[in-house]
Amino acid sequence: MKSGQKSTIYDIAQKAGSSPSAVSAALNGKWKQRRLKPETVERIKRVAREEGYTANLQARGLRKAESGLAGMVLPDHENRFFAELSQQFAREAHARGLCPAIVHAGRDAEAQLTSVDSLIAYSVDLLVIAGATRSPELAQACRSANVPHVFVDHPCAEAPSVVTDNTGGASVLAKTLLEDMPQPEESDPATWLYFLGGERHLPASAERIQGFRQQCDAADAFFSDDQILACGYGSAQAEQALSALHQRLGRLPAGLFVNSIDCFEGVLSVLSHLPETELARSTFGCYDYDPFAAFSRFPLRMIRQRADLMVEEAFRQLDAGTAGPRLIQVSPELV
Amino acid sequence: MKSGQKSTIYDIAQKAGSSPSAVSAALNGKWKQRRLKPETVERIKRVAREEGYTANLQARGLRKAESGLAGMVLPDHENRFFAELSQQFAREAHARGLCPAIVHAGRDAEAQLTSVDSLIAYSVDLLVIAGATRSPELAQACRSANVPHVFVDHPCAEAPSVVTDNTGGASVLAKTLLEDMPQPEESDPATWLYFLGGERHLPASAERIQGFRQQCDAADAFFSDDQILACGYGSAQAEQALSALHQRLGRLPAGLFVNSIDCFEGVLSVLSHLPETELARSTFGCYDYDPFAAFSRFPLRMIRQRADLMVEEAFRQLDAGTAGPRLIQVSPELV
DNA sequence: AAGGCTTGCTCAATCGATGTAGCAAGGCTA
DNA sequence: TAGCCTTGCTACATCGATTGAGCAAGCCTT
Repeated sequence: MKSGQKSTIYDIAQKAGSSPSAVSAALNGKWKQRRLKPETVERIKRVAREEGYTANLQARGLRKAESGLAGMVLPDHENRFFAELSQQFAREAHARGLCPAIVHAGRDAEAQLTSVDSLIAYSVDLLVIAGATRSPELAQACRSANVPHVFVDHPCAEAPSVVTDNTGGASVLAKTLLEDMPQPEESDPATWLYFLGGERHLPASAERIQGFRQQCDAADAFFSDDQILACGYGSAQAEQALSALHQRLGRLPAGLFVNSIDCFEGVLSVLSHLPETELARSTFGCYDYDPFAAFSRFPLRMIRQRADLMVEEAFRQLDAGTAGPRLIQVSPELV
Repeated sequence: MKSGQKSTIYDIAQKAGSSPSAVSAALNGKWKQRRLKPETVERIKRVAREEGYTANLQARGLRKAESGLAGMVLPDHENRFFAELSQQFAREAHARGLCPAIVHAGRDAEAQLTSVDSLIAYSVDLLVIAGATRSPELAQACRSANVPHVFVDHPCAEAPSVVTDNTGGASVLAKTLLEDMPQPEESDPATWLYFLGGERHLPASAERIQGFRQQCDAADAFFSDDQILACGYGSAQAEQALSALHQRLGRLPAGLFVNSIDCFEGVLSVLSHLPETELARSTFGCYDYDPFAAFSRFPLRMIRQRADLMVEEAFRQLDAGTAGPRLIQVSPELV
């Protein structure tokens, strides 16, 4: 509350007529062990309050080799799922008395590594890494710095990881769509169920394609690899791919499984040019959730990833001190 | 890269056969001023690389009385606008070589103060505070710790603030809606334009109401205070308020100005129960933006706040060292 | 050959909080 | 009255990086 700079324990000690160690002990509740008189403690606390003292956490962190910071690395903030992850992360961090430091590092492997290094350099007490592009290096960095860490969304083969049950979720969605649409016929590609978006070689997409495939096979609805349109995650790419399909089929396909909310945006821009009647003949599903997509002009099944449960589970791993590889799957819900 | 703990400049110094000061100077590009031989610098750098050395930023921060951290306080992460703010904040922080630490503190004044104090205790080099509930205390805390700070979204009377031009944005939206709908008649409340959501006493709402009011007055379309339904920011409240209005009028009003995306969610759940024909008779606008809302079943005007420009402007203030009160308005765009 | 300048480095204090070791004063026992 | 314990506190080293001060060796000048 005074004039210029923040006060330190030395200032407090002087004004309270005692020593820095006494101040430290008094303010950290360690005064019983240090055998300070209750009156002394009271005096110190009063002075500290008057001076508006707050501990310099960098100094404390340096001394104790920890920081009180909980680090999280995210690819971006604009995606709803990641936003929910960070929200929940902040909640859990607070619950443990840690200050959440959330860094969005994009999807570039180098940038992610830089961010992780940077957080480690601040001696974060734990690290949650979401959507890692190249996880082994990141895990290595954490391990050599002795920082407890968990991967979320994209797993790491060498560390505890919490991921959505992609195969299961895709299965459920595909099954629902197949039930809602007429039985596909091999002879007419327009009656098939299509998978749109993502990239075959990325783990998440691969798993979803697997789940999709399983259900199609089970329903005798898989006829050709053409049903998988892994055009990437961008909305523009999805738009283009769907346009091309629409052109080729001469109509919309009977069923469409869209692999992400971004892709769904591309899908919507195609659909917005089409008449109501054409939409009515098709069934749509999206592997991702957005409350407004729920209000679209046609019925839409969505898979919602449980960011809340995933982060909870991640902290459970951290609390338990799990260090080796461990894969935990969290089931998403169908909306 | 070695076995156990992180290496320090002392370790590097020893292995390179020099002193800690030399290591520090070499690795920080200060070797010219400190007159180290280029070869020595090379040797030190090589050893540092081999050992996988990274500076302990807490120690550096303690010594230099700064941290390399850029702090941001947000009410939450799930709102699209705040997500964009944080995204842009992270970008700007990186561009300045700072590590973004984003803390979501909710809308509770106490929690926000705690978060600000905590960030200050880490010696953040700057602080951007978004959606402050009680700004004076927060500004006070920053000032007494000498931390450069800017308020965003909710202004502070004692510090530089960057806000959306709410009145202007609301004016534009209201004007557009009035142009798109038939001329309201005083005798028939169903032909009026209504304002839905927010709270009269909150600055942002008050300004938007003012802009709304201006345009209505200019178009001879303001007849009664009943046109302002400041029911709060929740989607459930908006849903209830709109239901009640629908009941009372016997139909949807001719025009509806929805004050936030959350409220709009509530509006959508009312609309989803109504037939297409009824929706077609009304004109809708929302003071907030969501890409999926853009694809709704009926035409919808939206105001998009320019989070990017706002954060840019905030950093411009920080760079300029503005300290006193200063209010900067950023115009939102009509979508 | 004494004095001064340059080059290339090292020493040691410092930032603020923590915690171990230990000191001084008083009380109690033998 | 010496020896020991308890109580209530202080001194000092420590964490790791930074930086002002300064030292030693070599060269140049006059």
